[in-house]
Amino acid sequence: MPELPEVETLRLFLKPRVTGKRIQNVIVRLARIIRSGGVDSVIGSKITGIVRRGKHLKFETDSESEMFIHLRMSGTLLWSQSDEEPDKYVRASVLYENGVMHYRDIRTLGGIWIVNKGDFPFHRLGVEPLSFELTVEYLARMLAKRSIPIKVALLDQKIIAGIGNIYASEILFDCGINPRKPAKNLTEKEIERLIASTRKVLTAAIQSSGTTFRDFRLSNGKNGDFARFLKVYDRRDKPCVLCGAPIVRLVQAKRSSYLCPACQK
DNA sequence: CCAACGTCCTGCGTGC
DNA sequence: TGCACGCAGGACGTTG
Repeated sequence: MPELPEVETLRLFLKPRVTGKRIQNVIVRLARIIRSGGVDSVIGSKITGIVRRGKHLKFETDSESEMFIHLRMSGTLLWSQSDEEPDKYVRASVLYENGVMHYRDIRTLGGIWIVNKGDFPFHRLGVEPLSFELTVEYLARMLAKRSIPIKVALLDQKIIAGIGNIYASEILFDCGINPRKPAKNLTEKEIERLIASTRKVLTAAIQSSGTTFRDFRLSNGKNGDFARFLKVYDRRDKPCVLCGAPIVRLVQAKRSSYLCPACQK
């Protein structure tokens, strides 16, 4: 499930390849994957940059339109320089002068939005976790009066943009906070630790090219390397790397959470 | 304002 | 071996 580190990994791979290149054509293989706008308005335009915001990628162009991609659960972007017909899960293909970018999505929950410049509702998203906007003051204000568990709050993109289910568990393990703790009950010290762990875990994951788990795959067809550094996610009943106690799985907001009950209070 | 739940979607693991 | 079922969960809309 692509989260901030996976999306950033794709951006870093694609940016030098498509910047300055013209979109020659877009082949739409599953119509409903184009969630807004029409591909005609970007065909013929040149990519001027790729920006990531949370889990969104924005492909900026020299025309009046720009293209947003959100991978949701099972999407990825594959870079290809052959004419070979892609597999059946490729829902759209963007043809550049120097290669093809395939949007591949098994479960088709993700999509592509084509909008007029500036029209994408980014204002709904919370702060970038790796920016200076994420401060103790900001997070304390956003968590105040929130009775939801801190794990569920970390998944709320209106608070912090980019954290998904895997990294939420990893971050809380790293700072020793129990995922069940009501968000509003975190002390200032805990919020400080939470922010430090958020930066640490996400940065390390980016440096490992993200986590490959189930569907996710990198643009070059290889796997991200961070899966082997996961300390709690998908490790139910396995020993905690710190104390040896068995890792516990619980369900919060219909999603799996993992924790060490001895290390996370 | 906040919280909880249904919805979308397909592959895969589980149990019989 | 085959089949039915439920799970995986990100974001958004609806309901309370």
